[in-house]
Amino acid sequence: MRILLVEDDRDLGPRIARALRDERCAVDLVADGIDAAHLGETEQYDAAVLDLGLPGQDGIAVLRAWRGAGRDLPVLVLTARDGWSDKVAGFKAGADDYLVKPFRVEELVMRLRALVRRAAGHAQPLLRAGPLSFDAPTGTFELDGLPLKLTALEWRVLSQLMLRKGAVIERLDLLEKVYEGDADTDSNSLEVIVGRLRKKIGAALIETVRGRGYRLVGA
Amino acid sequence: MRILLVEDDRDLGPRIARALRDERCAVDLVADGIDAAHLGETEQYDAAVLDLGLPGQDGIAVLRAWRGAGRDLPVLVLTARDGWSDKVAGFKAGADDYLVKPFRVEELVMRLRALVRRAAGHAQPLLRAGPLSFDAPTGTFELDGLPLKLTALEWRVLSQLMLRKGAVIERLDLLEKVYEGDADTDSNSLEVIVGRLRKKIGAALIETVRGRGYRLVGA
DNA sequence: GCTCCTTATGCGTATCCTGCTCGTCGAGGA
DNA sequence: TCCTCGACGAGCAGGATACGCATAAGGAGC
Repeated sequence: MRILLVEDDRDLGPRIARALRDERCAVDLVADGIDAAHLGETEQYDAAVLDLGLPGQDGIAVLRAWRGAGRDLPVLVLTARDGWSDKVAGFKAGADDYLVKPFRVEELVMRLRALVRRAAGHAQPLLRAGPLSFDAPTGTFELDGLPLKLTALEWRVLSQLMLRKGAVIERLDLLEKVYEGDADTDSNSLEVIVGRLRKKIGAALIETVRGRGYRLVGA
Repeated sequence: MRILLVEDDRDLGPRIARALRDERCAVDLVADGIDAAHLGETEQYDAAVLDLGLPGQDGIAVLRAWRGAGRDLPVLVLTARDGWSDKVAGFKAGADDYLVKPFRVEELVMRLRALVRRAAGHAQPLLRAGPLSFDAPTGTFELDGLPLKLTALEWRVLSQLMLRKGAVIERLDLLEKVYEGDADTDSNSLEVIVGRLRKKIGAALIETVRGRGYRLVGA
């Protein structure tokens, strides 16, 4: 899961980033509105967390820029002010959710997960694929009912596949979402991770689509 | 827009209903958990607003019942309690958003709008052409209802044709799209691919337009 | 120390292109 | 209308290639 975090507070930004990374997310943290607008338009993210009070460019303007460019990634907006007009402006510009500071980081994570789950077209908090189940709110996998222990990268790959079960996920998409920004295309690390995943959950579950990517077989 | 509103407060319920109707929503207001579970499972709504403190049946149980029945309508949960565990339980049961009483009705309306907007973005129809169907989100083809196995280049060609079904796709356009820029014009590789495709899906489906390109016959 | 991630190598195979011949289409003229 | 000729596309098969997998070794981080 790759998240774009736009937060200029030098204390809060890294704190959120750490919490998200603890939840196995790949996080790109930017403090500037210009960078945020650019990254959001060009890179592939599963969701964005956007602070409204930014230097350089207003958060709302950033959001408008994304939407204007046709980006429909889920956006969770943060604000220090509790102002009503702020919320109105945020939603009008296309925000999906809203959180007022101060907040519990756990709540942010939960809301983010709910957003991503919904954006993937799933309402069910529990996703299944054969013997595999994925609890979206907590982000835990189970295999045949037993907790499945995965490393961070394994988790990112498998959750991507799970969120779009049955769909072909392109190699490049996977690389972009799994690695933070710097995806190295000529490296076989993705194959190695997939290989280890297959060893853990059974080779049949992850299907290779030669020349394109991988697919989690539905069931 | 049709909304299911589950709220037992005799004052708040009608107030929310009125506000939603002012926004041109069709609102069904129920005060009882049993009715709520039943309506949510049988009727078609664009979204639901669900109060957690209900007589008869717990709100969480209602939500679980909907999700258990495969209902994936967006659900916004209301609660009087500000307890953290409440939120966790709500999200775990499959809620999409959460609002703590007291709140401004306008905020409820806006959050609901955001939910519906995002949920609506996923209705993408299946593309069909004769016995062939293409599911764009998952990127998979089916022939007579059976999954069709294609190589990377075959897939690119066929999806190009499918996305502009009925139109003539020029050779050069196809070459550009299939070979991403470095297309070799004096080579018959495209013909070879088309030939293999015809062998897989039936020769009649892809029509040759001499001197220009190919056309996927519509149906 | 351990776990985890990356890189490097070799190998088997699906996939793709080349180069060829043959069939077919269509324009132009009688 | 019919015929002829040139150009375009189809089909085939061989070999080259790139793709993905397994495995092991090297390092980084906790």
